[in-house]
Amino acid sequence: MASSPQRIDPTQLSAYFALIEVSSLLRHAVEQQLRDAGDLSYVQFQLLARLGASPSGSYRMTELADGVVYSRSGLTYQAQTLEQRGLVTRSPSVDDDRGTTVTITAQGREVLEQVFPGHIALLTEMLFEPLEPDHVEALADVLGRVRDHLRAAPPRSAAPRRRKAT
Amino acid sequence: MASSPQRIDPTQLSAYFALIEVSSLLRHAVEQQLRDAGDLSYVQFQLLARLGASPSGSYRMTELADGVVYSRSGLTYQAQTLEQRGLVTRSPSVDDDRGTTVTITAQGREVLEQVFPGHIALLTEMLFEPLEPDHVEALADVLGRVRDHLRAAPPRSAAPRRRKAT
DNA sequence: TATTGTTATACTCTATAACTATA
DNA sequence: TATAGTTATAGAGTATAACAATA
Repeated sequence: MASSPQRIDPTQLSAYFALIEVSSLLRHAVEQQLRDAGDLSYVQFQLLARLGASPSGSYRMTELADGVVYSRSGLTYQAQTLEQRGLVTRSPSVDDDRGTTVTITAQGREVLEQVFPGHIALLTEMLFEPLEPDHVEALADVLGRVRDHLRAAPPRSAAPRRRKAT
Repeated sequence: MASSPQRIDPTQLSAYFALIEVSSLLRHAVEQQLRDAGDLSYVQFQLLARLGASPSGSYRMTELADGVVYSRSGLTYQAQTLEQRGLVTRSPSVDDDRGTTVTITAQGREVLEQVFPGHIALLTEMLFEPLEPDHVEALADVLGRVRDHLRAAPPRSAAPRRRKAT
């Protein structure tokens, strides 16, 4: 594959390094905040937040997994955990008896609200404080491009979950 | 704690979301590539890469941990793993008998070289392909600011567990 | 047959606390 | 006393494969 040695220039390198360092530090701090404020892992928070943002408060397992890049069993594990804590319910889907519909509970929304302010505060403090409005805009623009690119063209390494080899 | 409800605007929100999504996808893909190409976790790669970039090929445990945000025991664990694979050696530090000096081996450098091309290729493909030079520059600039900010002012949540003010 | 989701299981990684030994 | 690092250990998370039920 890598027969022609590709190269990246110094600017690219520093962009990459900064991206890694910033996202790592941010992620770490956010995980701690979520843990402290609501005993949630980052993934659990993402799942809850998605459900909370849904008009119906529900998603099917598969939909819920989308974008959170998961093995199905991993999602089942988290859904179980959240259900045991009473933050979501799971019930058979109406339209497809194979499916499971996950719904956020009132208690789930409570936890979400309990966690949000600190989350926002942390982002403000860590990510946005040193940035001017046009920096933020540039960041959203550039990373938005990358995100769209990644969504459109998943790299070869990201297997599309379907596997029928022997 | 958060008595005054902070808010973030839509641009900030989309910057944050894009950052999370991009870094997650990138990280995931990179981890897979490193695993496939050299049976390395991302953390192990970072440690090796650091050692490889050091003039002496060595660091003390504590120095090595810096920035990779670790518990000391976690670093010990990884260092052990790498040592067992013959990618690094550990020996008592010369200047301080309490210390341990970690040094990358020839075999460690081999693995690094074995992994680099694919790593670069993946970055090029996933991160840089959709970006113009000034996008990259903007990214490096903005994230560089954030990184400097984070380095300068660790958030309250980041307990200064192992370092005191230097 | 393909798809949805669960279960069983094994493994990696991380964190806390207790411990050893040097400074 | 404080610091460097290791060890013991426990827990969370993830992935793979086998499986059951439904489409």
